Amino acid sequence: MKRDITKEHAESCGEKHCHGELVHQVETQIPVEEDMYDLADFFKVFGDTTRIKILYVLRVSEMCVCDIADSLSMTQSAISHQLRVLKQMDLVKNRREGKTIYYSLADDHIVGILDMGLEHIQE
Amino acid sequence: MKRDITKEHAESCGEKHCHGELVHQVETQIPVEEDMYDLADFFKVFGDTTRIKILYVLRVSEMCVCDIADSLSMTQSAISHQLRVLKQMDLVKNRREGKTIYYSLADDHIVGILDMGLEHIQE
DNA sequence: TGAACATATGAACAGTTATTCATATGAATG
DNA sequence: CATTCATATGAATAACTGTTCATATGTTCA
Repeated sequence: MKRDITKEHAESCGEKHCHGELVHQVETQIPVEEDMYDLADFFKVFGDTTRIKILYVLRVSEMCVCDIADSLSMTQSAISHQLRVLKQMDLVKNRREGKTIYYSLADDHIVGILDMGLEHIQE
Repeated sequence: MKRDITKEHAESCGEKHCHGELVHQVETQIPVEEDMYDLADFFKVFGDTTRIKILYVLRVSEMCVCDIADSLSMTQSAISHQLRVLKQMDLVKNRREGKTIYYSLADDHIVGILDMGLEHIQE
């Protein structure tokens, strides 16, 4: 059972140091709830090693599922599941050529995001 | 039980369409395993709504734990746990002032990452 | 020093997620 | 049209993650 949310200002800390105006200011300055939710979902996709690897592999070249699996020494099924996630988020696209389906990055912009992350890490 | 990984080239698809050279090329062009692992960990931190909210809240102003909790109508404990994660990843820093501990963004650069994500979403 | 306050932390629980296994779909080819 | 090949998918399982609750730490002030 959730506590009465509207009372939390008074509960969690006295008015001695809590800055009511500041808290109110926040409400008007942060993105809308839904955007932040979507944003978390967006980053969640990058939060898995397998998906990161797939994206870097696809940076080298367009590639079929089987080649990706080989490159990463992983199961075709595991790769396929993750490609679906990447596709849903519009990070990769695919095209069919006979039996084979080739995947590629949806956008060069994607690699930019990855590399920016790398920069931050390597500081 | 894992299958013999070294055999996977031969197993998963015949040599008819699989591009052995390409797969080899990938091995030399993608970042080292450890970097990709760290990268996933980095993005994982952004992959949670609560942490995203905290970061945006802190963009408005330096703030104590209790104010953050109030702003987001969440438990002090929940916020504290997430602040620890953010701190471990060097996304926030803190300073003590008496009983109160003020948190702030470790780096303006952080907001850049968030906003870039927002852009991608709002396309 | 003891009471009040702000924050941190550990254990437990619930919800989520990635992989595996088995199997289905869908296309080419003899 | 039956077989083979490439990929997709559903269910099950194991591991991980976020919140809660209870409590600990550490600071101030009377």
